[in-house]
Amino acid sequence: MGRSPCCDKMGLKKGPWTSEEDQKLLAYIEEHGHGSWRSLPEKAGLHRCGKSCRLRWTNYLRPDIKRGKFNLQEEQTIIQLHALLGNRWSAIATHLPKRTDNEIKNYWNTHLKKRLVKMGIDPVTHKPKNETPLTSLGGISKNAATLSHMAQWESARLEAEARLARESKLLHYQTKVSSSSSSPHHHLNIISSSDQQQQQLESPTSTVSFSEARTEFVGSSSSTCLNIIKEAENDWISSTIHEFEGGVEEGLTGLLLGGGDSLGRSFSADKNETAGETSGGGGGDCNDYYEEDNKNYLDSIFSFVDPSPSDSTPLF
DNA sequence: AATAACACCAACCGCCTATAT
DNA sequence: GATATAGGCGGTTGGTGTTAT
Repeated sequence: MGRSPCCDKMGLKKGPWTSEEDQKLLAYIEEHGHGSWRSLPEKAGLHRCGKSCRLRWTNYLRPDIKRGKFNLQEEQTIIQLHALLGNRWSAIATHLPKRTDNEIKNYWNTHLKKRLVKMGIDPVTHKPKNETPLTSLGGISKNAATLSHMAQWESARLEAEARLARESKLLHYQTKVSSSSSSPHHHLNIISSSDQQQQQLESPTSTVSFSEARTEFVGSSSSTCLNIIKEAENDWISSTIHEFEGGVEEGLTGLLLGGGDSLGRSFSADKNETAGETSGGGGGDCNDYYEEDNKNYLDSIFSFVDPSPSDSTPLF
């Protein structure tokens, strides 16, 4: 089955957009809104398919898009969210205002992924690779394996804690709903309008899916419940990131900023916007450096999964 | 100066989900 | 309930600019 491509009509233009096309699209949307993307091209006088117009708008022409280099904060957030969410770019984009999922995806693939690989970190699992030159040097391989193991336990624990937090939060929202049940529309309006507005501001695309919580609401499901879940979900991610950032400041940040060469350059360049573009392999085959990287990376992950200083068996 | 190799990123493609009919 | 359609998402590609040889 499947769908036929939306651009299968003959004569529709493909490839890079000209400034004239951009102007047409911008002018039309500014005046009429995009409405149905399917019918937009014809109305706007464009020989493009609707899909292409939508992409051009969401990834390039929207006025609230921030372009250019990612700053340190954004890079950290991407790495942290990727560790949490995987390749769910639209969900990640939700937490990076003014950045598009496409841009984040590209940045991850061209910059961040490579950095992690260089550090001996698997960019998919965010765990140290087993037999990298780094660990096989004999320096920290044993430690890394132990740490990796502990990280798995810690992340499992984190997940459980997060679930509890979410559940209690959902309960809280549920109470809110029932307490305002005399005027359900009022509550619905508050949540849906503000939430939608925020989503529109933050990202044109979807939010994180939250299957566990969602299934709990199946049966009593309503748009109110879904909005509540979305809100709780976003809160949870935001607070998780916040905790991560607290712990990461000395770990990952220290690593990225202080570590020297390829990593540090990019970040300091971002801060000062003076240095040239990073040049990939720039000079750093220093094994000590990578070992230190790896340790710091793990450090940061542990800081994330176990941010509270009080509750702790020391990890090292 | 020529050109090969690499890096970057805009745009496309195919699949999935939600919604309408 | 089945089918068609639109919108959205993530993976991938291809053009272009930059750097290295």
